[in-house]
Amino acid sequence: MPELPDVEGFRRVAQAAAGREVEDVVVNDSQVLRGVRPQEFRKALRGKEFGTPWRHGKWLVIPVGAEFPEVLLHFGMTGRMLWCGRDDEPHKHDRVVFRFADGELRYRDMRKLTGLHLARRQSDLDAQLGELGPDAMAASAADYRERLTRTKRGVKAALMDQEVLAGLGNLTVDETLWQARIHPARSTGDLSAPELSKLSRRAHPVLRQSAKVAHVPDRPSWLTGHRDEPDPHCPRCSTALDRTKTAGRTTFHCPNCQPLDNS
DNA sequence: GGTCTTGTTGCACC
DNA sequence: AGGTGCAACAAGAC
Repeated sequence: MPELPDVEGFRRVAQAAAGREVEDVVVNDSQVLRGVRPQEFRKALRGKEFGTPWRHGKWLVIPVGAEFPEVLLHFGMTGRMLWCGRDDEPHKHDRVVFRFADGELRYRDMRKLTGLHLARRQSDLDAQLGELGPDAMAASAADYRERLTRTKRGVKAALMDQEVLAGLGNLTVDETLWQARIHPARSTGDLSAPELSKLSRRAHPVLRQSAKVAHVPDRPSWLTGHRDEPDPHCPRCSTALDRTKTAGRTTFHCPNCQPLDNS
C-alpha cells in the first residue's frame, strides 16, 4: 500500500501527536524495531514531547524532544499509522503503540517487511535517508531530468529507484508513465527532452491528487483505476491493457498509447 | 498445495 | 562498472 501519497496521509495522522508528551511506548512485536532494542526504544522516548512530523519519499520522521532523537518509520507494503482512542480495541497487527494522555498513535503492519528506526543523532538519520534522491513531489523538472538520465535503464526501473527520486512506487509510476504516454521499458537514455519534462509534469499532479486522499485513488479516468478489473482496458483509447513484469513488479500499460518503438 | 501482493535488500549473473 | 532478475523478508487473500 504505502507509496508517497499514503505516507503523506500517515504524516497527517502523526501530526495529531505533535506537542504531546509520550506517556509510554508499547512494543508488541520487537521485530519491527530495526537496530534498537525495545527497552532502549522505550527509554529514549518516554516522557518526551513529539514534534512536528515530516516526510521524505516513503519515510516518515517524527522528531522527539528538543532536537534528537527522532523516530524514523517505513511502512513496507502493508504498514499504516493510526490515531486511536486509548480504549479502542487493539488490533493484532498493532506492532508499536505510542500512548498519550488523550489517545494513542499506532504503527500497524501485517507483513513486517520494514519498520521503525531510532535516530539518536544526525548520522543515524543520514544512514537511513542520506542516499535517497529528492522527494518526488518536491523535485523540480530539472531534478527529474538530471537524475533520470544519470543512468541508462528502463524508465520504470529508474523511477522506482529511491536513490533517483524518493517516494514513487509501483502504482504512481504506472500512472505517471501512462499519463505521459511513455512505455515503462523505454530506456532513460532514449527519452526526448519533451518526454522527460512530461514525466515531472505528470508525476506532480498524480502525487498531489493522491496525497490529498492519502492513497492512489480508484479514478475511472486513470489507468490505476482499472488495474484490478478482470479485463482492464485503457480509459483513453479502450485498448486492452498489457499486464507485464517490469523492474520485478506487476506493470500495466497501454500498448497503443505507450508504444515501445520510436517515440 | 499454488499464485499473487502498492517495498527494500542482497546477490548471482550478464 | 553498471545494468538485470530473482529470492528473501512475512502474512495474508484467493
